[in-house]
Amino acid sequence: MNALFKALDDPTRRKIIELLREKDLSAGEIAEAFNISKPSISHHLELLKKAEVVVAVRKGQFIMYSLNTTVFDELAKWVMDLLKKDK
Amino acid sequence: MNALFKALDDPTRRKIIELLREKDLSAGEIAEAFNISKPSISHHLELLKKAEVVVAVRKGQFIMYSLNTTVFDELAKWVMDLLKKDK
DNA sequence: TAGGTATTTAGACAAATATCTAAATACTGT
DNA sequence: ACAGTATTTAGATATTTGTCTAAATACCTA
Repeated sequence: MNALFKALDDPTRRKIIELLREKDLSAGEIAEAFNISKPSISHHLELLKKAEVVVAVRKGQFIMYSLNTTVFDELAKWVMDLLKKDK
Repeated sequence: MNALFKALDDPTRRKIIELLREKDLSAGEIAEAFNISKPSISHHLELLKKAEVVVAVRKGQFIMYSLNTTVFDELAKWVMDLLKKDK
C-alpha cells in the first residue's frame, strides 16, 4: 500500500492513470499528453509499475502501458473500512 | 484531492488516521503512539488538517483531534470510478 | 499572576523527489 | 549491419519533506 499511496501522490501520475483508464497507451503517447520530458514520464511510469498500478508490455518497438485495477480493489477496501460506522 | 493524496502518502499519518478511527484523541495522546517528537506529530496533524482529514477542537488545555470522513467519500468515488468497467 | 502542562511555531538539516540533458539500450526495416 | 525510432538509464540539480531542538503560545490552577 505504501507504494500505491506514493504513486497516487502526484498530479502527473494521477493524470496518467486517468489516461490509461480510457485506453492502453505507449510510453510515447503518454509523454505527448504532458509538457514534461520523456525521461521524466518514464520515471513516473516506473513508480506506477512498482506500485502495480500499471503493467508494461513490449509490443515491437513500443512499450504499451495498461492499468492494473486489482490494486485499487485493496484501496477501495481500505477507504470503505474507514467509512464504516461501527468501529 | 491533491492535499488528501499528500496526506495519505506517509505511514505515520495513515496510522494517525487509524488511531482516530477508534476514538478522538488529543495531540499528546497521538504523539505517545509514536517514537517521534511532538513537534513532528504536530506537523503531521497540520497536514491532515489541511487535507480536511481531521478536525481539531480545543478542549481546555488539550486539543482534540477527530476524523472528518467526508473527504473519504470523495476518495471512494474516485476509486470507484476507476474500477467501473464501462469506459 | 506565577508555575505547570499541552501544543505549536521557528529554524536547521538530511533524505527523498521531480525534473532536466546526455547517453545507452532495444527494436525495425532496408 | 546501419540508420532511425522508442524508451530507459545515468547523473546532476533544485525543491519538498520529515525530523529534530529550542522557543513561543495557550490554557489551567493555586
